[in-house]
Order: sequence, then structure tokens, then C-alpha cells
Amino acid sequence: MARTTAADKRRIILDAAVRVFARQGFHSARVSDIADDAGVAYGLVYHYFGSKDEVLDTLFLDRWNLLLDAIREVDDGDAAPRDKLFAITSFIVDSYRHDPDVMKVIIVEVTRAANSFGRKHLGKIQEAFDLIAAIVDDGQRAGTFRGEITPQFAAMAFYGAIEQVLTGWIFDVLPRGEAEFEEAKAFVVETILGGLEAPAATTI
Amino acid sequence: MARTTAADKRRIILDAAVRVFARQGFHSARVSDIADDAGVAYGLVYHYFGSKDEVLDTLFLDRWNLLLDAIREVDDGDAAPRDKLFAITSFIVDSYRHDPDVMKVIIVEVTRAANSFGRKHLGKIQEAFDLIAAIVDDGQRAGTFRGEITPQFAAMAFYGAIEQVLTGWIFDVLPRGEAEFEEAKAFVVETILGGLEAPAATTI
Amino acid sequence: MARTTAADKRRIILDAAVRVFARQGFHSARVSDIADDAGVAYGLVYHYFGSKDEVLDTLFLDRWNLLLDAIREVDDGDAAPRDKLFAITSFIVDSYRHDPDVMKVIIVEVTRAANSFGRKHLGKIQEAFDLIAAIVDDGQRAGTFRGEITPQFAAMAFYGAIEQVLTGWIFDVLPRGEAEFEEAKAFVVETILGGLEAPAATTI
Amino acid sequence: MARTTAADKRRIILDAAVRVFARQGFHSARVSDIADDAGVAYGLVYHYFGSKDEVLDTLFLDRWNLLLDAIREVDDGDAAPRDKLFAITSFIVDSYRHDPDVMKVIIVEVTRAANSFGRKHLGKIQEAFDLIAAIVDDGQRAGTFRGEITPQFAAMAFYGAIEQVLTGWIFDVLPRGEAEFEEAKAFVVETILGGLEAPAATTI
DNA sequence: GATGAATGAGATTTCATTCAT
DNA sequence: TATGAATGAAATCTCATTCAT
Repeated sequence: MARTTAADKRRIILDAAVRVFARQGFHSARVSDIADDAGVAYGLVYHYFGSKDEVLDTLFLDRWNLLLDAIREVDDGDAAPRDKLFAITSFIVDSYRHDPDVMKVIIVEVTRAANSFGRKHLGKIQEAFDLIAAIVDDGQRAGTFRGEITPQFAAMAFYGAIEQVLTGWIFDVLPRGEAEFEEAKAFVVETILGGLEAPAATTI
Repeated sequence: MARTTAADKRRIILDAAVRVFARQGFHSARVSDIADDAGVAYGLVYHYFGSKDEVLDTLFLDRWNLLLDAIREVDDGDAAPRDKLFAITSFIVDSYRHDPDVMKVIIVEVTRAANSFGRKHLGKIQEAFDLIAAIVDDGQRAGTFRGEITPQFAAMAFYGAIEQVLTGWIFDVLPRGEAEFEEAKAFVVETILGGLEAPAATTI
Repeated sequence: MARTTAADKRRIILDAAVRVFARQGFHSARVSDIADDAGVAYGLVYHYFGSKDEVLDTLFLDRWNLLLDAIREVDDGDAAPRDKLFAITSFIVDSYRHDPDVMKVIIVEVTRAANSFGRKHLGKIQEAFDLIAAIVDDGQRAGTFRGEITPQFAAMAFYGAIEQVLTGWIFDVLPRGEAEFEEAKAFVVETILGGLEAPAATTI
Repeated sequence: MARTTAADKRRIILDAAVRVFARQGFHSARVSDIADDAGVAYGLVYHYFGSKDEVLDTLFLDRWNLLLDAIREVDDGDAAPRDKLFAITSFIVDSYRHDPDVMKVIIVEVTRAANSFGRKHLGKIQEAFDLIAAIVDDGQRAGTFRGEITPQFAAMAFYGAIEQVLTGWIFDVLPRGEAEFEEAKAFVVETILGGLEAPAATTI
């Protein structure tokens, strides 16, 4: 039974690409490295993908669309804005926890690669910012969020903080582990929403 | 009189490199593009710099050391932690304001280029995080900052937010202008220190 | 009833190859283009033909043998040499008229492709020259043709003129149409046999 | 003294390309074959020429422009049309005599390569036909040439005959040698202008 | 210091052909 | 017969770096 279908082979190549890109980076990765890692012939990569770029595009879009779906689902719920932002943070952190290589590739090779793939997928990346900004906007209208800071700006700061934390894990600059992952979720939301400063109430 | 000294030529090449890297990105920039833009012969680039990489390394280190100096100077002062962080934000934003191309190159090609120059200069970049973390730490010891969030983590979130805002400007995702620059300084500090949430006045 | 026999499929592939080669040229045509145009599976082309080359070889030989048969039939008749050459010209021009794609492929990809298929089929092409030369030889022996020019040379000039005219039609350099086709038959023979010069009436 | 200038190196590469293309044909010739034959490094070919195609384009245009110049010079003289056509034939035959490799490349790889370079240089090739046609037209106006055959058609037949003869030499189908070269000049003109048929005077 | 011609390693991509089903 | 996934050799072009003058 369990025959190897075309879709399987595609998947095998994609999985190999994740490992290779995570290990060597997109630029240093040769198509033959991917084929070797996948255990298939050189040309098969080109049978399933039009180019080396298309492999990364596919990897990114598949995963980023999952993220957008998750954000939209959170967005459609009727939780408080803070909880929505926590849910999003949680989804991103868990994505890294469960599949660090994929997230490494997406962040390092796409969202942070401003001059290459980052630029190409700017619109797609921007969609996430817009969805986050909308949540901030809701919070401001409801009065739970302060109104001075523009939602767009707040979304940038929020996402920038998360991405930097992931980057810290990716490059072993920040300790990484089950405890740290959970802690990070709370910390990000606590920092961006609550602020680093101690409540001034105590001063009174 | 005003003869062109060796140091001048070096500077001319470095300035050209900034323009070329900002315009085309490091990877798409050929050494000949730099020479052409500088109006010097191809080989002269190699007379002053050992390699193409060394040009970018030089560009980065020169500027990043200025940043580190600025942070250290701020650090050595005895302002409140919040004011220190504002001063750092201010320095970074003004750097972009006065020399957008240099900052674009440093951010896009080095600090965000995690797999290439970012990795190479990890230690140098880390120095900035450590200095920022120290300020947070001071704030926590003084009781003005809340203690739960680790200083290292806070530094990451703080720097991540700033970098994302700069990236937004660089890629025209965020409006850019004198007013926006000043506003951004306040917003970043306000967001990270004060938090997005409205003061819990209601609770009282 | 009307089942699709093996011979039919072969024919379908051959006809598709003619269209594809005429449209894209042999080199730019992929085997998959032929299969697609024929509406059959990729591998079936290899079921009926040993290679891509063999498809063109078959196309050429089938048609060129028809030409040789026609020339031989003309040759075997007892018409005057001029009429024989007219009949040959007529057959070639009508071949183009009725099946421009096939003739385009044969001329462009074989008889003019001196370095590839032209060389491979040199002997077969030469057969046509020899038959034509024989007709010229007959004319010379009969005294209707002048004797200085060697038959072999005359055959080259004769065929060269025809082929250039066909090439002119193929690439829209010469007007093409029913009238032009008929006219061309007369013109070729008139030019090569009668010459471009006006009869030396002045001599009288 | 006699230093090797840049122009020299270009020439050396071009000459090597002629030898290699003549020997192997354009398609089978690798750029490294040219570099090897020229005794220079691979990359130098790309220093002087943008692509492999550009090498052949250069080869063709240089020589074809010489041909056009020669035809124009002949055209501008006030010889009789027959003499002008003889002069053109003579120039082409001598070109082959003195530089058979160059002419082989130009004919085989460009003028007869209808689907690739022939199409690209169609306009340039057409210029020659037009100049020849103009000479025929003059002859017709002067009454020395018969008027029925269109000049454009006559030019095709004339050039087609010459090219086929050259092709015959190139592929050893026609005997080649000093005597044959001179003979061919006369034969081509005699065939196309005088016609193959014996003067009808005898008939009277 | 200054020049730019010369070098050559390296990687993507194409596509004819094979072959298991 | 028929399918189309799988194979892998081959060749162009790029460009950082070197070096003779």
C-alpha cells in the first residue's frame, strides 16, 4: 500500500529544502544539496518547482498563509484585544517551537531579507501588520488601548519585538526551552501592552 | 592646493559603496558598480580594501561603533532609565534621518542579514543589546521598571521595535517625514515603557 | 468502429511534429511540445520513435523520397529537358503550396541546416542533384543546352534558385499567393534556362 | 615593442571563434572551446563579448558589411549590369577563396540558418538582395535584361545559385580549386544571365 | 598610487531519454 | 499500448579577485 505519490515527493523535496536552507542559508544552498538531502535526482527538483526561488516562495507562502489564517481566526473571535494579541504571539512562538527550521528559514530568508525575498513578499507580510493594526484599532475604540500611538505603528513595534525574540533564539542569543517559550509569550504581551515601567500607582 | 589624499579616496569609495549598496543591495552590487559610482578605477577598490566584504564590514563597524559610543555615553550619564532609552532611540532615529542610505545598508545588509553579515557581527550587535539591557536592569533595581521581564529580553523587544520601524521607513511601509521621526521617538518609548494599554484608572 | 490504430497514432504524432517544428524550429521544440500538440502522453513519442532526431529524419525522408520519385518519373518520360525541369520545379512549388509547414521544416531544418541534418542527409539530397544533373546532361548531348557549364554545377544553380525562392516565401520576403506560385514556376525555368538577358536581337 | 593591445585580443578571440565554429558548428561549439583555441581564459571571451551569440553576430556583421560595401561600390560604378553582377559574384567567390572558414560560418550558421541567426539578420541579408535587384532593374530599364521577371525574384535566383555553389564547396559536393573558383564566377553569371539553353539562332 | 585586462571557479537551468507501472 | 515521473549530463554566464604595467 502506502505508495509514494507525486504530492509525497513534492513534500519530501520541500522538507529537504527546509533542512538545507536552515543549515546553510538560501544563498549557500545549491539545488543539488536539496536533491541530495531529499534523496532524489537533481532534475526532480525542477520537475516540481520552476526554480530555486520558487522552492523558497512555496515554503514561505504555505506557512505565512497559515499564520494569516490563524490571525484572522483570532481576529474574528470576540476576545479582548490583549487576549487576541496574546493568541497571535502564542501561535508564532508555538510555530517556532514545533518547527524551528521552517520558522528560521521564513524569518531569516524572507521577512528579514529585505532586499530579496522580503521585498518580493512585502504585500503578504504587510497583510499581517494590517490585521494586527486592526486589533489595536479595536482596542483604541473600545478605550482599553491608549489612542496616541497609531495602530500601524503599534503593529510594527509588536511584530518587531516578536521577530527579534525569535531571531534571538535562532542565533542562540536568547535562552531557548519550553519554559522560555511560554515565558516569552507573556513577556512580549506584557512588554508591549503593559509596558516596562512599573505602575505609577505605587508612587502615590 | 586641496590635494586628494589617500584618506580622501578611501572616503570617496566608501561613500559610493553606501549609495550602491543602498540602491542595489550588497549581493546585486558589483565591485565595478562601486568603482564607477566613485569615479575611480576598478582595481583601486582593492587597493584600499581587501575584498568586497571588507567594504561593508568597514561601513558597518564605523557606524555601529558610533552607535555604541553614543549608547555608552548615554549610559554613563545619570538620567532616568526612561530618558536614557529615549536618548538611544533618538540617536538611532536621527542617524536614519541624517543618513538614510547608511542606515539602510547597515540594517538591511548587516543587522537583519542573519545568515551572512549579521552572523559575522553578532558579537558587535550583541554589545548594543547588553548595554540596553544594563539600562533596563538599572531601572529594575531602582524600582521604576517592573522586575518580571528579563533585561535581556526587554532589550530585544526594545531594539526589535525600533528596527522594525526603521525597516518600515526604508521600505515605504510607514510614513516618513520630520514630524514622523519625532513622533516615532516618543511612540517607541511610550509603547515599550508605558505599554499600549490605557492606565487602569478604571480599577480605582 | 473507426478504431485508432498504431499507424494512426504515429501519423498524429508526425503531423503534430510538423506543426511544432514549423512554428518553433527543431531546436526550440521540446519533445513535450510535440506530445502536447498531438494530444498524447510524453512517453508515447518514444514508443513510436527512437529519438527526437528520428522524428525529423522520418519527416524528411518520407517527403524527400516522394520528391525523388517524382523527379525519377519525370526523368523517365521523354519530354524535352526544359519541360522536365519545369515539371520538377512545378512539383516542388506545388509541394510547398499544398503543405507549406512540411516544406518549411524540410528546407529550414534539413536541406539548409548544413551542420546538422543537412550533413546527415547529404547523400539523399545529392541524389536529387544527380537526377537533375542527368537531365541537364541529356539536354547538352541533344544540343538544346549549351555545353560549357558542367551538369553538376547547373543542377546546383537550378536547385539553389528554387530553394532561395521557397525560403523567400517561408520568411515573407517574397510575395506569396496562387498567382505568385504559378509565376514562380515559369520564372525559375525562364531565368535558369533562358537567362535574364534579352535575346541578342541587336546582333542581327 | 609589438605589444598586445586590447583590440588584438579581441581579434584573437574572433579568429579562434571562426576556426571553432567552422570546425564544430555554432551549436556544438562551447565557449571554452573558443577560449582554448584562442589560448585565453574562459572569462576573457565574456570580457569582450556579451554572449556567445554576440561573437557570431560580430563575425557576421563585420563580414556582411564588407560585402554590402563591395556591392554598393560596384553599384555606383557605370559598368554594364552583367559586369556588375559578375563583379559581385567575383567578390563573393574570392571571399570564400581567401577565407573559407569565415564564409563557411557566415553561410552555414547565419544566412542558411533560417530559424536562428538567419532570422535575426534577415534585414541585413535583405539589403544585399535589394542592391542586386536594383542592378537587375537598371538592366531591364536599359533594355539589356528582359522585363518579365521581377528584379526581386531575379535577385533571389541569382543569390540562391551562388550560395548553393558555395555550399557545394563547403561540403565537398563540388570540386574546389583555383580553376574551379574562376570557372564558377563565369558559370554563375553565364547561367543566370545567358541561360542554360543554347542560343535559339540555330533554330532559324 | 592607479589602472583595467585577465582569470577561472561555480551554480542554475534545460530537456532528451529512460523506465516502472 | 500508454503514461508521466524520474534521471543527470552539459553549458552558459557572472563576478570577485589578481596582477602586470
